[in-house]
Amino acid sequence: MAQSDTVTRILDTAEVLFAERGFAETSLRNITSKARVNLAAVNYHFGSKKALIQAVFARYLDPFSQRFHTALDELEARYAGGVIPLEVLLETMASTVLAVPAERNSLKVFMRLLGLAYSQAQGHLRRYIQQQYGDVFTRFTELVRQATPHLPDAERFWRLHFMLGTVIFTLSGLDALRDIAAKDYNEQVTVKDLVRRLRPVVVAAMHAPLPLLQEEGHYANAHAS
Amino acid sequence: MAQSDTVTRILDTAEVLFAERGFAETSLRNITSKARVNLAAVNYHFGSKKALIQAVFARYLDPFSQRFHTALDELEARYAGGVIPLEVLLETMASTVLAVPAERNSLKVFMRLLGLAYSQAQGHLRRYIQQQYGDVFTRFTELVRQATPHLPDAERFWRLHFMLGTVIFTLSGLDALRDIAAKDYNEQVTVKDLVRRLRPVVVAAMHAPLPLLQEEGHYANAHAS
DNA sequence: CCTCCAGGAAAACAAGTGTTTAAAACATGA
DNA sequence: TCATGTTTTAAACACTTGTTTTCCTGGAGG
Repeated sequence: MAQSDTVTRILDTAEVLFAERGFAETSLRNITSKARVNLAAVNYHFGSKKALIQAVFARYLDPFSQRFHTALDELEARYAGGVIPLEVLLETMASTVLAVPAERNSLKVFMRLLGLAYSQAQGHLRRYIQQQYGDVFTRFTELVRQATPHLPDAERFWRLHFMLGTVIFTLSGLDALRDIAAKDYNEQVTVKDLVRRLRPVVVAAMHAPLPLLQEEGHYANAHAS
Repeated sequence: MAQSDTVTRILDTAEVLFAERGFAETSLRNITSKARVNLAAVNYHFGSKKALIQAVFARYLDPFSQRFHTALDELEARYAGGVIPLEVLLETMASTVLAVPAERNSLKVFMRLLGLAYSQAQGHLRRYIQQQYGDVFTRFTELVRQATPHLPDAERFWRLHFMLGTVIFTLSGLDALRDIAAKDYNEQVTVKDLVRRLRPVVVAAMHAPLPLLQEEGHYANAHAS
C-alpha cells in the first residue's frame, strides 16, 4: 500500500519515458516531475540512476525469466527425454513473451527496452542482464541445439542472433513501422499479428540451407574492416 | 589541404565516437579534444551538434545511395523490361553495402550508425535520412515487389523490415557478438563472412510460406498492448 | 603598406545534469 | 505520548552540456 507507492510511481513513469526517449535522454527531473514525486526520491529509493534503470528491467525480466523457466520445465516433462521440436520451442518463447502484459501492462515498452539494452551504449546494462538472466537464454539455446542437430554450432549461434535481431528490431520500432504500414496498407497491426507473421519467417530462416563456403571474389570491391 | 583539415578531423573522430558510444553520450568536448581541435570549431564549421551528426551520416550515405542507384540502373538495363530476380536484388544490395569501405574506411562504423539512427530517439535523424535517402529505398522495394508478386503487399513490407532488422541488428552489434562467437566457437568472423551467412537466411525468410490466418486462442494469456 | 576576413583559440555563458545534505513530516510500536 | 526509524521535501552542490562571444592569427589582394 503506502509502503512506497512512490517507488512504483517512479518505475511506472520511468519505464515509459525510457522507452520513448532512451536512457541518457531522460533526466531524473523529467521522471520525478512527471511522476509528481520529489527529485531526491530516486536516489533515496534506488541509489542511483543506473540502479533505477536496472530496476526497470528487473520488473519485466524477473517474472519473464521465471515464466520461461517453468514453461521449459513443462516442455521437458512433456517430451520426457526426447527432443523438443524447434517449432514448439519457438512457439513457447513467443507465448511467454506475449504473456508479459498479464502482469506488466505494456508489451511495447518491454520490447523497446530490450532494443535499447542492445543498442544503447550502457555497458553496465548488458552486463547486468547477461549475468542476471543469462541462464534462461543458455537453457533455451541448448534445447534449440538438440532440436537442430544438423546445424553447425556456429551457424546456429548466428541464426539465433539473426532472429533475435528481427524480433527486437521489429517489435521495438513497432510504433514507427505501424504508422507506415497503416498509412500504406491501411491495416492496423497488433503485436499478436506481428508474431503470427514472424512465425513462418523465423522457422524458414532456421531451416535455410547452409551457406556455400567461400565463393572467392564474389563481391567486387569488398574489403574487410 | 589546409582548406579545413579541421572539418575532416572532426568528422573522422566524431563518427567513431558516435558509433561506439551513441550520440547523447558523446560530448563535443569529447570529440574536439580527441581530434585535437578547438571546441568552438564544431559550431563554427557545422553550426550545431545535430548538424554534425547529419554530416557524419551524409558522408556515408551520399556515396552509398549514389552507388546503389547506379547499380540498380545497371540491373534494370541488364534485365531490360523483365523482372529482376530477388536473389540478384539482394546480392546487389549486399555488394553495395560491402563496397562502402572503398571510400570511407569502416563498414562497422557505417552499420553501427545505421543501427543508432533507428534505435536512438533522435527524431530529427530519422526524418533527415528518410527525406534525403528515402527514394533509393523506395526504388529498391518497388523492384522487390516485382520480384515477389506472390507476396501480399503488407506481408512483403513486414518481411523486408524483418530482414532489415536482422542485418542492422547483427552488423551493428557485431563487436559484442564477435567476441562471444570467438570465445565459444573460436572462429574469427569478418563482415564478409556474416554476409555470406546472411544470404540463405534472408532468401529463405522472404520465401517462407504465408502465415496461417488467425488461429484464435492459440496463445494463452495473450493480451494486446 | 594597409585592409580584409576566414579560421583558430580561450573564455565565458546559461542551462541542465546526477547526487547530497539537512531539515521537516510522517508513521508506528512501546 | 513519546521516541524511533522511515519518507518526503527544498535547497544546494559540483559538474557537464551545447553554444556564443571575444580576441588573436596569418595570409591574399588592392
